[in-house]
Amino acid sequence: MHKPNHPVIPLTLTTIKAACSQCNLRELCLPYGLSEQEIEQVDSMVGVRRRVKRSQHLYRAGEGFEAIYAIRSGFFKTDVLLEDGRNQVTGFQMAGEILGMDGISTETHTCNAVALEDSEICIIPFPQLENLSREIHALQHHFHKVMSREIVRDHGVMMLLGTMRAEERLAAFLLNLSQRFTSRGYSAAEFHLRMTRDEIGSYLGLKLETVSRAFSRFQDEGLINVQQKHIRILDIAGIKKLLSRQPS
Amino acid sequence: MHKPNHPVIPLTLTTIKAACSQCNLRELCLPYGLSEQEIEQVDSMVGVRRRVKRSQHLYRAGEGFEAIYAIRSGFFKTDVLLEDGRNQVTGFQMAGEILGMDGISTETHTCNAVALEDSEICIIPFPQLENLSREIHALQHHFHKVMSREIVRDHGVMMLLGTMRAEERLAAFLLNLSQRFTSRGYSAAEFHLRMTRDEIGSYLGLKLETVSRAFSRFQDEGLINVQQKHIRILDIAGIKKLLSRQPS
DNA sequence: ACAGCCGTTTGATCTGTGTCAATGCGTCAA
DNA sequence: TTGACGCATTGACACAGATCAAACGGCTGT
Repeated sequence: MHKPNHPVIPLTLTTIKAACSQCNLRELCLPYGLSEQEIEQVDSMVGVRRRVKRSQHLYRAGEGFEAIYAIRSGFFKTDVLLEDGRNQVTGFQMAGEILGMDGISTETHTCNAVALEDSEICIIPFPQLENLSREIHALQHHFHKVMSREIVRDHGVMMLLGTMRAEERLAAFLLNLSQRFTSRGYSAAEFHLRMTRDEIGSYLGLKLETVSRAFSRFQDEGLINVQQKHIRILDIAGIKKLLSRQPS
Repeated sequence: MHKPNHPVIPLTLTTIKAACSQCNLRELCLPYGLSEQEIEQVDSMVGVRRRVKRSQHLYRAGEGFEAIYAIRSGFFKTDVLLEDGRNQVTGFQMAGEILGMDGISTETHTCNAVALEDSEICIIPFPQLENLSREIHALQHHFHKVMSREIVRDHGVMMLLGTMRAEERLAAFLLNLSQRFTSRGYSAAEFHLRMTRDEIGSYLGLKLETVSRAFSRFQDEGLINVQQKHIRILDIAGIKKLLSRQPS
């Protein structure tokens, strides 16, 4: 394994040269909509890739902010911790999504990013991103869109946590995952959950037992098939119906 | 009242020339940290101010996105609506804060912004903001910080909605308001709520009756004094203690 | 292949918050 | 002043989801 000597990166992690121009995620990721030539400029900004093994932290709350990260492959969660030990999973991120934007405002990360499976990320040093987006309008604009999308996503989670009942939350969660897997070319109906029931519960504002019971009920009703972490969606319309209903 | 003919602005609304250089909020607002000369450039970008009367919309979900807005004076709420009628207040905004960033990602606003009292906002056309932030590094960087701060704030709300009990949520809400009033030079201990119990409840993921009961209990315990919308904080340390406790 | 352990499922009970309903208070208009 | 309306308070009761507890099942590493 090749281990170049880069200041920011622990030596225990493998790093390789990134190349957006050869990345099949580029239409999903930061260089969306750029010309070939512009993408090459981005290539030179995105210094290296880095492997992050399952359960390792990409960054921790309190660490200084230096870069944002694009997920090349794998699966992450982000969470926030309160002094008293309570924690809240704020999101699950997959290939092509951007991590670390929470750190821009105070120059310090405010949440933890943990790999839920062996993953690979591209490091985008933030000062260089700002420099380059002064040159490339499309990059500037797309980065703004990415941040705004994160805000809109957060509003969706607030809606979920603020107004929905347990089964609706889980339905929304499954539909969201399914949709994101679809747009990455994976099956919409069958996937493997990378997170535990406890992590799903934290994200959805529920206890793990409630998540488990809701899964069981969905299975009893023929909506899905659950085998531990393996999910097969049998009746996507039925799940959508759960969401549009008006119980509370 | 002066009524210039501006395409975007309803004629019923008064508009006046904005001037960041003469605005005492500029250290709180978008032009934070800019030189006098740079602020003048921002002045020329911020076309006009606009008055928004109580209960009027600044923008609605579904409307095209053209500009972000800085609150010059007044008080707003933002909320999201689901098809089935449920709605979630996603935030309350006061002077110096920025509205409208939800619209960047899809070029369409995804939430509603409503004035909770007669307010005045500065219109910042987004294409011009992007142009100018390519010239003024400090503006570019500060705008990124503002967006990031919004993401971090949203994470805080998720934590609140996901892990806290009713009284903790209300305590966090009061402390947050108090702190924001303080940094605007108002009293930390005494203020007027611009929103109804129902709106507070929507924001906190509670029913209005629960909000009302929590207020009453706080009053019984000598933490605050509530007179309808008028709040006086008597024991800020006691309120903070509610938050650090570990009940759930 | 095996043991050990972590994560999951399921059941029984408890409780915080929602729901429904009635009353009260303040403001505004006539 | 009076009435009316919108918002807030308070009480009684119901219920969704939390909590506590026990048993199960399938990875993971040796």
